[in-house]
Amino acid sequence: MGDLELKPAHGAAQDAGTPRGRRRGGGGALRIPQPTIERLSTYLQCLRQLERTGVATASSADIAERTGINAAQFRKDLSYFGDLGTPGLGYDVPKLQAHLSHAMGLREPHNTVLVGTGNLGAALAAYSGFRDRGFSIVALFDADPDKLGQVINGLIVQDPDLLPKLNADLRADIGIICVPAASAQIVVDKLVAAGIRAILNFAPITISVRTGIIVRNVDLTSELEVLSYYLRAK
Amino acid sequence: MGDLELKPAHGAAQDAGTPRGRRRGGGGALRIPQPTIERLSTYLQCLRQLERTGVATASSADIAERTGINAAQFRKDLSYFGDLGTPGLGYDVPKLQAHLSHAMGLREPHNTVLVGTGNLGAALAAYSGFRDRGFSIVALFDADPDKLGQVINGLIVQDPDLLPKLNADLRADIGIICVPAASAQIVVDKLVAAGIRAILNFAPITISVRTGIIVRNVDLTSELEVLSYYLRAK
DNA sequence: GTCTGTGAACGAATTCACAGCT
DNA sequence: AGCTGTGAATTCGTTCACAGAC
Repeated sequence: MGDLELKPAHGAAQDAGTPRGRRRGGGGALRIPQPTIERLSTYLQCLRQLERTGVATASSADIAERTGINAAQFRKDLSYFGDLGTPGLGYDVPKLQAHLSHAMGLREPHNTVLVGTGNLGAALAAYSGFRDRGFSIVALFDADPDKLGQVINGLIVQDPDLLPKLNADLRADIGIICVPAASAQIVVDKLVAAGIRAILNFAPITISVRTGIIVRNVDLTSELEVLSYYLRAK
Repeated sequence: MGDLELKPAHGAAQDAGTPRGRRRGGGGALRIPQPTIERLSTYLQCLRQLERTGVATASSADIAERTGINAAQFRKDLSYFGDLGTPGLGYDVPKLQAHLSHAMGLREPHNTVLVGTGNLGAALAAYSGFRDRGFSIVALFDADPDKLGQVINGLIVQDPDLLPKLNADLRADIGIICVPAASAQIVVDKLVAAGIRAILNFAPITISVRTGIIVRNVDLTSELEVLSYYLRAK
């Protein structure tokens, strides 16, 4: 009671507690369903590829064929963002790509910090795909004294206790957690104290954050367990 | 036309085309919603931890508090599997854990093969969490001649063309794809040809599989993009 | 009194189907 | 004719609320 309202964050992305969500800020743009946001990223992936191939125009049916997402679904998803297509013709690929990128906040790059430089953490730190899409990892942290000072992909592994101090300069808004389950909550608290507002959590445990902090969980073993379910009984 | 019915697999897990899904096989056990299956894995995570801590019994409210999932949701999810709790008391933790493990097909271990031993692939190959939970990676593949013969975590990196031959012995049913987007579909086809029935795809592209093959996509950049969306406008 | 299991109510998301623009 | 944008219909999932078990 009265200790600042912590909440276990379940589900893909959870802003731990927007009341029951009607509109945003002062404006009035209506709330967009989370499944739509997730598909947007898929559309972008597809559009970037079409752009690379030099395709100028695509219909909702074209996109549907390439992504496996229903064409009506695609059009409905886009309708949240205004009239982006041309009846009889389809969508201008580069224009749509730019528009969606903007809508997703991908116009300017995001700085991220990563905590936990074990196998997975080190691999992500070295993964170029993040930077290519505008997510730069700008600092690495690990509580293990053996790892401190180690250099991975040009970044020095530092003490997580330095997070608040260092992030005052770095201004990262996303934190990636790759520590064991047992230390995940401690790390979460340090990230939040450092001003991090969004967390990508790879630790296989439910973490708690205060209202306004966004959490997304990726549990790799869980993914395999779901596959196992669909494999069973045969 | 007529080339054996390929389908882009969108969404978390997709058995590419069960008609419109009423019941399964001959039995009659009713279809369980995919969100339920995904939460089951979360419950298991929680139950294993409770078990380690020596907690013998937990109510749906206890689980709700720990996982952030609504208590009624938990009870409804479990109700698909029969009466597992005791009114007035709650759930027997070890018993429920065992029952859910069984229901998810986690009773005996699964063999998996991993294709693509770049940063991410190598990290997953070395990750002990998979084996601990019954998913053993039993073979590694990479088309890059420089990587062939390399040893990672005790396994030799082999040519993906050997997949069908080798998997005749290995009998893996799950394949993990960690190759670049450009080669993902080729790898998918080789995995399926080798008898793999479920795929965990880390390549940021939509892959196509024939009916009956289960695909789950994990797109790490997409996860960051979704966070970006919720960070924008502030 | 406590807590489960579940029908019923509700709410959310997908898909249909068509009016209207090019 | 071709394709978008969208209200209406449908399907699906969640939450409520309570009867019944302990």
